[in-house]
Amino acid sequence: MLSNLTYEPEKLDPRVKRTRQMLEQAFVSLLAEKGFDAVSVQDITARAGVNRATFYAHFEDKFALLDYSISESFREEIKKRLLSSCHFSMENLRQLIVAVCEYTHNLGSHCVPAQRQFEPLVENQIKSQLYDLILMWLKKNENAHSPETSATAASWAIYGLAMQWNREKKTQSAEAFADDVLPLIAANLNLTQTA
Amino acid sequence: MLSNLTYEPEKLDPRVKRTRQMLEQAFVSLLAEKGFDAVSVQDITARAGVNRATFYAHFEDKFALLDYSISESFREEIKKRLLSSCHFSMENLRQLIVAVCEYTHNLGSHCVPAQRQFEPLVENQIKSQLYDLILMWLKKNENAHSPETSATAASWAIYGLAMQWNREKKTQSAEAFADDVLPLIAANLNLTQTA
DNA sequence: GAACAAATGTTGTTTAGACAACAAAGGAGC
DNA sequence: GCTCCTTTGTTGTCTAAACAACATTTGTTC
Repeated sequence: MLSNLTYEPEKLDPRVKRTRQMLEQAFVSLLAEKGFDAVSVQDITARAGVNRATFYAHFEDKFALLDYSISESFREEIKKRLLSSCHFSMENLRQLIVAVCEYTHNLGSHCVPAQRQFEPLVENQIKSQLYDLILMWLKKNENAHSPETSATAASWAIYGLAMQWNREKKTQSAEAFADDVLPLIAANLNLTQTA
Repeated sequence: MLSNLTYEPEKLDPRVKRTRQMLEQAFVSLLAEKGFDAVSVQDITARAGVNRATFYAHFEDKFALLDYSISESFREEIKKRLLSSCHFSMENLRQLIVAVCEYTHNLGSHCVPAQRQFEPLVENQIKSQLYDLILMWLKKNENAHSPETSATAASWAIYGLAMQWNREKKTQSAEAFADDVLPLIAANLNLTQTA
């Protein structure tokens, strides 16, 4: 699994950050109003107050922006829950599982109507971010034999479990579910808690 | 009275508009938190997410930004009330009077604590904008002998009346007050209603 | 008053965004 | 089919903003 996401601070030109944020905001609001097919690049740039040429400097097309938006919104979901994502702890792992459950749950209900077609995108983004984060944790401990293998397994497992929880949703809360499966995931990682 | 304000659409570089807006927003929020003397240019630029050098490209110092903020907030107050400010009507004149009353009233109550020292700034900005707007109205009608003279008189009169209303505030609403003094101001202008 | 820190202005260089203009690719209606 | 119109990408030029570096001022502490 390729990692196109970095978890460093990524301090980049404020203008770039601003432009992407404005494009993303404009996009999601238009998405809610008209649906993906009906929004044009011109709509987006007009609402964002950004030149159309600038759009293409950042994104290939509106699909790329959709991908970026998914990525950012899930990243936000994680940031909300993990106090400090930069190191491993059982609580962080637990919250990570909850984050995936809640995020996918909210997607299904209120966020995007007719988003069935985008589920593969969402799945890839989530697993990719899980992989990056977990790999970073593993690399800070030296007791893992093959961090990449463990990270892949864990990211797939977490996503799969979250999907299962979504299907049989009413039985328990995301937190309770996370408590149940936490030992299973933790065993894969073979990590000693440092904090 | 010099006119440093134009009432044309003023379509200028979106980046400039954005930057000034961000600086203004950052400034007013800091103003509410700390008060004018306690906020530094660095504070403002930091919160706005703008480089400090960029600040000086737009404003002489924080006093100039204060002046600009006053100007913009009053401009906003006008825009809220006048349906189309570009031509004269009795209703527009009435709403203009109301705007001055309400704006100065709100300044006194909730907006800026310890703003007594800035009242001359506010007065100048308001009169200047009134002058510009009224002068534009007068110039579109040809029946005014000396538009500049009339505009000066009217702008001073309106501001003075608004001050009086503020002092004896409880007696009547701004709207009722505007109705009372409207004929007085209108007489100065000598305008025939076109709309 | 010396010493230090923080805020202020200013400058030169680099980068991102605005803008206009263009060719080209759909789409709708006739 | 054809026309008309909108959207899409792309390009080159110009302007605004970012950034670092600097000297200067202000203010505080000892």
